[in-house]
Amino acid sequence: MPFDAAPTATKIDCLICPIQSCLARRGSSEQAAAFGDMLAPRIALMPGRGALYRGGDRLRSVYSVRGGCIKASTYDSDGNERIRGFYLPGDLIGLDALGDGVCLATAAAVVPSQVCVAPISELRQLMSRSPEVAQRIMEQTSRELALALALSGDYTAEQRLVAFLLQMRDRMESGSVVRLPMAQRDIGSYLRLATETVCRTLKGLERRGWVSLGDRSVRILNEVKLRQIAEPVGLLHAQEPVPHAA
Amino acid sequence: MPFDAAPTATKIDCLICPIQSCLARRGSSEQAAAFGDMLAPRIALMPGRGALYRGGDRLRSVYSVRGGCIKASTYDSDGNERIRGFYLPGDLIGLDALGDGVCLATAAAVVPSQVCVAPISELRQLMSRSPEVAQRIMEQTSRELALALALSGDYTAEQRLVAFLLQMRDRMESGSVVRLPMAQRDIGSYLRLATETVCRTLKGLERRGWVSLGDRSVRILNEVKLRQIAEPVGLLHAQEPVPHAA
DNA sequence: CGTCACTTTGAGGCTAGTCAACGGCGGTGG
DNA sequence: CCACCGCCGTTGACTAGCCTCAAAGTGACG
Repeated sequence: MPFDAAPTATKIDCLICPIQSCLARRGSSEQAAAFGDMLAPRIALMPGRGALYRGGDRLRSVYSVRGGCIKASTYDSDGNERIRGFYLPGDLIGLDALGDGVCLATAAAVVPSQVCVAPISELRQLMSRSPEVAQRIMEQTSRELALALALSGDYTAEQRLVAFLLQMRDRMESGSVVRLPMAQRDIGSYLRLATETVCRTLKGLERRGWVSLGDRSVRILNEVKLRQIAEPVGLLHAQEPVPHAA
Repeated sequence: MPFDAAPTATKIDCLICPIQSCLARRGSSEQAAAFGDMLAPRIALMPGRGALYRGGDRLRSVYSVRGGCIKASTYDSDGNERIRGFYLPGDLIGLDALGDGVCLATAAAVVPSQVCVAPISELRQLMSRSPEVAQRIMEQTSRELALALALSGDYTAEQRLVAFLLQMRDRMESGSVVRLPMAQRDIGSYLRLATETVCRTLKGLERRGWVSLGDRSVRILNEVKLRQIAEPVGLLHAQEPVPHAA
């Protein structure tokens, strides 16, 4: 199967790709680029066709999303899916296995997607050599933590959904139109909302003129208002406002 | 102010204490014990008397709880407290600063408490020397992560409260009577419940005979039933039950 | 003995979940 | 080609769980 350009036309700077580390080692850039491109162990994933890996698997690699959208899920004792995160081009998946090698979640495609493979051993070397790579990984890890923390608060459906929209907008640098590749059911699973609530809340935002809805996309019309709604979700003020006493 | 024995009579094995590392270095155990005890930089904390540290502070030490109970909180933009965790004797606080040195939460006493100081530099050395200490820190970190993950699910008030009770019971090895040093308001803040809901839910458990309530303590009468209620909260099944296709 | 924080109980309301039904769309197979 | 099916999005009606507000009881402590 040929690997065409990613569906999203955005340029992906794939810092972690083994190709890049090959490039770094070989020095000659253009030759290596062509060479690396041929060697690149990419994987194509189709939604509903099985997972990239499953929770509990021992991973020897992490993956870099090249195109599409990957979801990470866990399952409760009744088999209900709970989506833990969405990964877009440029994101790394499988980082939860960096500790003991065992991943927590199951990773599967939301839309037709491609990922690049990055052996953990190689990644560790790369991290120790390149502060840029280490930095990138730290950033993503801390972003995931912040997201989980924000999600754990008791916010209204509207607050969670708007925060999600704005966050997706920031991650894909995509002007005012946010493409949401996943189904509303998936958004609900991630945000702990019923799909009907996701739909109704979106419609409510549209009715009030903050956004306009398209086919799996949302155009942001009143960003100020949206930021205002989502503001309590994003930031954590860790300081106690008034110290009780000395 | 004298440092009496911790209110809880349980023996605290304080692996992380600087005293211990002194002991390890000096060798002579009983002499060092007395000596270390005098040098021990312990801190007494009273509830409502200010925090051990505040969110955003740059910490040069972490702390080991010796007696009492410490809460870690963040505050939203309106100044409302949100408790992120409770720490009991033997637990470490301030581990969130191990990364970049800056802590996320504010730590304050729930009841009169004592903590020991462990300079981060010394702790790092200790971790690299002693796999026991490193192990202990990993354990606590991963437990905190698991708790945060469990809390982020959408469970009923009863499920969250029962899970909290059982978890407190397991952390203090205290037979069937669980002492809850914190106010119901604090429990509610931690579990995202109104204090009225905490009270009513506890009363409901008592009415059905699963527990009996005392003064800031809960006697567990029907553990089987309670475990049954809390079961969905605890475990994450990461495997997809039925693979869609090959 | 008064104050204050905490707990308890009741009444009412709101958010979001559940259940049900329908239209649109894409794929599949006759 | 069209009929059928399943998934997705949409909408309405109803319900349940929990929050809010209010008020009263309890215990600790100065």
